Amino acid sequence: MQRPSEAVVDLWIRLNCAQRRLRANIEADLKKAGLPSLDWYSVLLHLKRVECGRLSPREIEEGLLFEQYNLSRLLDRMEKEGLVRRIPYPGDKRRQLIEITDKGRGLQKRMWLIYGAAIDRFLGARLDEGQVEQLSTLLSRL
Amino acid sequence: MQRPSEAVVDLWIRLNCAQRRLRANIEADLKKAGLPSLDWYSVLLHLKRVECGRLSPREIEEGLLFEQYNLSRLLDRMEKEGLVRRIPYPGDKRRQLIEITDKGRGLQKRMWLIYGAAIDRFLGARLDEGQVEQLSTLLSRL
DNA sequence: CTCTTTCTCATGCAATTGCATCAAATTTGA
DNA sequence: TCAAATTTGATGCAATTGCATGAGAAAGAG
Repeated sequence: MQRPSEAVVDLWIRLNCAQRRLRANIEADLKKAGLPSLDWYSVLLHLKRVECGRLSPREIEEGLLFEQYNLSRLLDRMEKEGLVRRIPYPGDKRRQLIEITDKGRGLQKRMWLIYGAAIDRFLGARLDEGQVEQLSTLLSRL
Repeated sequence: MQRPSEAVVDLWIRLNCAQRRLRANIEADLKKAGLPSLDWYSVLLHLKRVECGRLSPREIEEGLLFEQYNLSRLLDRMEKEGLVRRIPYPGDKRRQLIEITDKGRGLQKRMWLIYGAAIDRFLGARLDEGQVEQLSTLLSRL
């Protein structure tokens, strides 16, 4: 097998750690504010970002790296809360489109207040502009 | 609230994405080889790295960012497989020590073959030495 | 001392995830 | 054209996780 160098292993540990820590921070803040989890936010934002506010489940899966069965059930819960709506896909009865509702847009905005602050506290406050750029570029190679 | 810049948000997305992708890759490889998950590996490695092969659950939790209740049950499963052993903590009957067994050490070694290869494929092969160093340094600020 | 608080770990129960598989619709290919 | 293969999404069931809480032991306060 290919043996990764000590430095590479160390990098993986740091990458893992940084991501988990930040994620845990964000989740804790959201929960404290009585808001749903980051997964819900990701879906809402992903939908909001496209002009028509609609995407197929498959597109969401791929964009967010979710499993098909998990997304299917997450959408069940979100639909039950009135945050998204399932609509038939014209011309293909297997497929569907997920559309964000006004209530979904509102929740996204409220969550962003907490979420954005957490990101800024963890990343923005610890890195200067150049470092953010540099880190971002390096990560984009992965 | 503190509004994070576009660049900072972008960085967070990349960080998240990179970590999730690599993790998913590793997990898939391990599963394909019929081996347990990364969490099991992390515990085994953490124990193996200390000279005596023993740590308290609390130390493992903090080192690996696990929840107390999750670790407690993960250790149940690992103990049932004979990979670790719970031993009483001298002088404090609340506490305990988790000790890695020979079988645990063996599994760690076998998992490393798969795990190490995946890390190298994803990180080592895509970054040169300087980039690994640079990325590692930047992440250590988080 | 002894009562309260804190610390360490476990556990019942509900929610979520993973796995395998299904059903329906479409596409492919002979 | 029609059976086989593929694509899309849903779901039953088992495993895992999250949450709240418990039990037992030690530490602290008076």
